[in-house]
Amino acid sequence: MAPASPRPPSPPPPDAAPAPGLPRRVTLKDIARALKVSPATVSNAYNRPDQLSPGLRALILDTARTLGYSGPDPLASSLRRGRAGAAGVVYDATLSYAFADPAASLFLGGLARTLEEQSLGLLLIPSPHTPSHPNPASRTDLNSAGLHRTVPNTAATNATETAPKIIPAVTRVQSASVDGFIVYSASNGSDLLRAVMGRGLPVVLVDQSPGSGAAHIRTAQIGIDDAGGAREAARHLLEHGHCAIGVLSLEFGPPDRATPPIGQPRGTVTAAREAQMSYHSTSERLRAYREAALKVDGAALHVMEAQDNTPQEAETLALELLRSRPEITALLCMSDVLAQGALSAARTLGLHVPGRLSVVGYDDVPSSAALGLSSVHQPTAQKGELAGRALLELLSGGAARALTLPTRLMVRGSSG
Amino acid sequence: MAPASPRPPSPPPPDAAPAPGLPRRVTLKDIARALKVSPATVSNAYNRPDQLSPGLRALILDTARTLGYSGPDPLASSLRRGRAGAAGVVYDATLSYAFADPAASLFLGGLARTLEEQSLGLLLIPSPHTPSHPNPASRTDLNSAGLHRTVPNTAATNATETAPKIIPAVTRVQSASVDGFIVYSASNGSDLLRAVMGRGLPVVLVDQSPGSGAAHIRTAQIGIDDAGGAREAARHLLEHGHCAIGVLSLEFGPPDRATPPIGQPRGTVTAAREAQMSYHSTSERLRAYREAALKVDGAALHVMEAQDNTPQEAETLALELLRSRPEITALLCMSDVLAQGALSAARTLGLHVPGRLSVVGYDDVPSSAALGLSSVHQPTAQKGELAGRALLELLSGGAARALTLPTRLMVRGSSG
DNA sequence: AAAACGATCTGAATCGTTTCAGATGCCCTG
DNA sequence: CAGGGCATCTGAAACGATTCAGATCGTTTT
Repeated sequence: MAPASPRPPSPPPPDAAPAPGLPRRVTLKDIARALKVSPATVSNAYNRPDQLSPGLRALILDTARTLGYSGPDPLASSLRRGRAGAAGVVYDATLSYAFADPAASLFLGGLARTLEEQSLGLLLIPSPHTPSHPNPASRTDLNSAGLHRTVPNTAATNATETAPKIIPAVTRVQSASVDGFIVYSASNGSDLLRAVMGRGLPVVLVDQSPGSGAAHIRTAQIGIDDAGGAREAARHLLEHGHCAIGVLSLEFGPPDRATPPIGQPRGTVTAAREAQMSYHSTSERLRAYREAALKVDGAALHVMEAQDNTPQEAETLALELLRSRPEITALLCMSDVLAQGALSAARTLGLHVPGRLSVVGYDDVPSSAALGLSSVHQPTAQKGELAGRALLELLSGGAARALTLPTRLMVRGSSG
Repeated sequence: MAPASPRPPSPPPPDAAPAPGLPRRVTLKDIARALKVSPATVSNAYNRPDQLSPGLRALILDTARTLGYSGPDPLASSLRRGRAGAAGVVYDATLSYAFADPAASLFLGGLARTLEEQSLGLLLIPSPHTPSHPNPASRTDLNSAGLHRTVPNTAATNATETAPKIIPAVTRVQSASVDGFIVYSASNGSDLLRAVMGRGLPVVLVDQSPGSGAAHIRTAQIGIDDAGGAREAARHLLEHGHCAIGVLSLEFGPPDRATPPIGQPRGTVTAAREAQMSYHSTSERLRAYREAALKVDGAALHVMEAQDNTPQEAETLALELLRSRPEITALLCMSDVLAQGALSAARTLGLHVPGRLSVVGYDDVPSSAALGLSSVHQPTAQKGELAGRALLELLSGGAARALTLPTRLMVRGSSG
């Protein structure tokens, strides 16, 4: 046995009660002391079973249980090891929508499955659509070089202030204990993206414009052939003779508080608004829709921008669009969620699908097959897996790289 | 200005290069040294702007940026503060399904929204359905008192071993840097649940049997009126004259590797299997279905257990069931996801809904309204919010408590 | 029997912050 | 002008673990 011959401890060790009041947390050191053993040994009992005798190890583990010690504190361990054991997942969207979108769920599923292999956790950092610029609750220090760090205005810095306690996503990015980030479709040049880059950790950019990375950051990119799929969808409709086509677009960029089109119906797209386009996928898809339409004489696109990726929003917009432009015979939707809303609108208006109205979605989420919705398929779950894999590679010193996954149109009953 | 009169540093400070090779990480101490200021002051610059002069603060922040310091390390900060800044969310299900289920997504959305208020992150800890008992990849030390800690078998402990690198959920629970846990429907008495309790952190149990908490743990419970909703659904069908009713049940418990019913069609429920019932919601709902049926003369229930909560699984089971028991005129499904599969099966068999077959789901996820699916509504998102709220309360010293949310049947076109 | 060895165990440094109880000046009151 | 009060800043002790270079001591090897 060990030199000092550690004996089993008395079960509930009073142990020279230091402070009678507080039941101080049990630490590794405590159980080392109880056993008159070095902390190193206790640590080894947990992390390197081969470094000590089985007997002593059993004794240590037993004692730990007796004293109510549930193993090394993950935080301390992470700090010492220099490894947080988690990846931050950043959404540039309200979480309600993030979770409500089946495509996002699929992506996350794939991602989690991969990261899990290396015992990496997923730390979700969704972003409620906080305005990019003004923020009453905290101040973003934008000195010369750009965004630095958001610091809560604790006290006297700003006199008149009783702001709501909304903690901006930027702050959460800055204070996330993670080894790297996965950014899922952030608007280009957003503060959020800057904050992520600012952390200096490896980053995987998903569905983002190529070249959004910063120079000194280890970055990988995963995307899909947005334009290809969109083109296929548009051509499909055009080839079937549709000339007046409505487009239900995803958001162009962060909400425009400066010049909201007043008097106009919701979702109307103005040139000013279009100039704010900052989501890569949206931009690509819209461009492809238009290019396809341009090749057909007399074809016209009528674009509306959905603020939210929800069926409700889509239904509202579709109703508006179909009523004001009765000549429209087909709808191109940038997501299946939107397409679903479009189908509801058709039902409401009594328009037969696909007889009177064709509808094509995007993403091809599983439920779309059941609904008979034509849609552009993208390998969403696989995208998640690859994003995870990419992060793992970056973390283990791998080189940056970019991947583009294929898309293809699935023609079903909702179009013709 | 400060006594030592700190001056702006030379931008890229060579600073007595200690080791030429490694670009050591910049720490708070570094920037303190560069400015000849106490580390405390630098820390204050970030955390307590009111504790130093605006001038010095600006100088510090500037220097930090120049040196490439992106703010205090969250890990170290968490350790020192004794607050991890995240809540662990434990699923007792494969993540693919977890994310694929819209109900789970809704729940998570609500949860995240609430936790976000206090700047708490969500650390996802899904559990691939690892067998509860044998696990080749690691060893669970089950000495006298029950589960202790899973320790990787690093070396010589066990000779013949080249196990796949699957890290069990139990380990991930034990090494998660969190302030508390939310357990979303874990099977009663599972290792996972034990591991969570073992951490000694506050826990919110969702959809779990009352009394699953441990004595010394701060625990809250959130659930729904599972039985009430199920009863309503069953009665609804019975009142419409349905006598032979099929039931598509969620899983009873962890997969049974010991005595899988051989030769029987998949999903068949044996007494042995039924004895393994360990999911609270499933148990309650099934019980309520049966009690309702018992009150009607001649009513018969035909139960099948879905291994996975997926439309595919449900479709398979429903086809099997409807073919072997043509007398069945209605299906009670324990989730909308299952109900959706049932609808597909009906379509495949050419059975008109609701003319020839009635279908009732459970959960009432948003898309069910669109599908015209009758379903038992539960306030899923709210459940998430309340779970979050409960955890926040526990964290701030609040008392344990239990909440049960109401359910109610939404009758739509799929039943009659 | 000396030397080399392997198995066990230990001491002390370190990870990067935060915090608390002061020091230090400075201005203002009485 | 002494003393109180305020605004700033600092030193040093935690926080809870991991790790690495030994120390120690029976066992083999030569």
